[in-house]
Amino acid sequence: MSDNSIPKIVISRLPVYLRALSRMINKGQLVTSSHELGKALGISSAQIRKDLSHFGEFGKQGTGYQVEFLITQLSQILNLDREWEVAVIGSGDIGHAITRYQGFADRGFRVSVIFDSDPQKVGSYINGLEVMHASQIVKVLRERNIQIAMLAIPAEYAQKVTDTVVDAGVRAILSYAPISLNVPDHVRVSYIDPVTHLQSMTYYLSTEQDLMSQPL
Amino acid sequence: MSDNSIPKIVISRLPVYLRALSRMINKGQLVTSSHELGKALGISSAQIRKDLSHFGEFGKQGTGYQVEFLITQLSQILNLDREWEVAVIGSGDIGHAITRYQGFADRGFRVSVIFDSDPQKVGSYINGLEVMHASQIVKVLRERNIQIAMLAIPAEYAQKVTDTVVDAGVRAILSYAPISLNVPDHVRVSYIDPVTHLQSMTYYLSTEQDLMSQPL
DNA sequence: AAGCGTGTGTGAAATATTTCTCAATATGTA
DNA sequence: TACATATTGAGAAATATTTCACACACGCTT
Repeated sequence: MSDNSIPKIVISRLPVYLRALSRMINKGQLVTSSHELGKALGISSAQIRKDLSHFGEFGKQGTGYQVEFLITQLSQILNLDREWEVAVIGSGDIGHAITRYQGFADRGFRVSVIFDSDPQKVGSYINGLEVMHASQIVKVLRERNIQIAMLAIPAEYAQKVTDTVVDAGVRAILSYAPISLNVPDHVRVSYIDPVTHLQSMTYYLSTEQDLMSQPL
Repeated sequence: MSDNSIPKIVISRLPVYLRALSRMINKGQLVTSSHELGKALGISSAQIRKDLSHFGEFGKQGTGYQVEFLITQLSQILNLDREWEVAVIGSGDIGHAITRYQGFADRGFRVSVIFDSDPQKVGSYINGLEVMHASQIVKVLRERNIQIAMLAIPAEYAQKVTDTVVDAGVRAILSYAPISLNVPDHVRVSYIDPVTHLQSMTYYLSTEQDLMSQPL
């Protein structure tokens, strides 16, 4: 059933399914089931089936799913049957780690250009890539038609740099800066801020009060 | 109204509110409103008010919220009115970047110990911290009563190391390894996998087909 | 070829989450 | 003081998301 519009939360789970399926294939596993996949991921089998049903019928009753086939399908759905070029902005510790991270190349993305505004860093090489000056962002991104940028810069500069990369044609931004960004409707933004994760978890830590032990 | 149990999704937004409020204070802003905060974060004012109403009445009708007061309240709710010690496992690029990241210290967390199993790295210093051997994890974490661990290790080792830190008493894990972890009920896990973010966004990129242009 | 165990896809029901509204209250101004 | 404007907190309504439950189908065994 091609639905009018798939819930965003469903889309956000597909990469997680893909990740688990890839592990299965690497272990030589050819077939799986929604139950098994759900157990590995800590979610219900019904949810997995419902999620997949938005895009078609990929399983076989009584049997389950062919792992490789499902990977192919999910990759197509997510437009991962091509390689995406990514720009990294900022060559500090985070930009450095991102640029060298092998996990991108393995899963459809290639960091193909990195920028910094610090003259000390411009011209140096990270993972074989020369750090270019930030003033070149618009020119280079347009030339290479790069649509994805990762921001590894301080919060103070994040909005300004965002405006720049959007101007350069970027339509997806993954920001490591701890600040909410304003972008036009046609641009997607995701955030990675480890501190917000930690701060949510500490809510539950406290002094481990037993929630069941409340009087009455 | 103290509810029986606050939705997890509400808790996950509080750190984001806190982040925005901190920026306001730093700019000297003393008062804000749900409307203004929502605009800065791209969410509705009603949602912010509803979220906060789970914990009490922090605003004043007609006026809004005292920024500093709200920060204090949110910090208490999230148990951030203390400093949390964090252990980093893995001293590769990511572990390195995490350990040096200033953003933790500023927001309630202190990386106070780092481990690696590579003899080449054990004994070296990162940000003034000596890298300890992974075999010391249980001993050191128990001694210091550390309850939060960040995993910056390859996926293959992640489950084993998770079991180790859980054994050592850790109750919150932030994992950078691209794999879903199994933990006992009393342990919280958050994941940071930049690739899943990118893969969700590429769903929307495609060749920018206009969704309105479907025939019929 | 019939019976059994397994597992999908899906409508319906149950929950969860967000948005809508508006009475109540605060501030500023004339 | 009266009035205009702003903004909260919360019940109700609207949406969104998850879970339930089961008909249907596949593969294996006998």
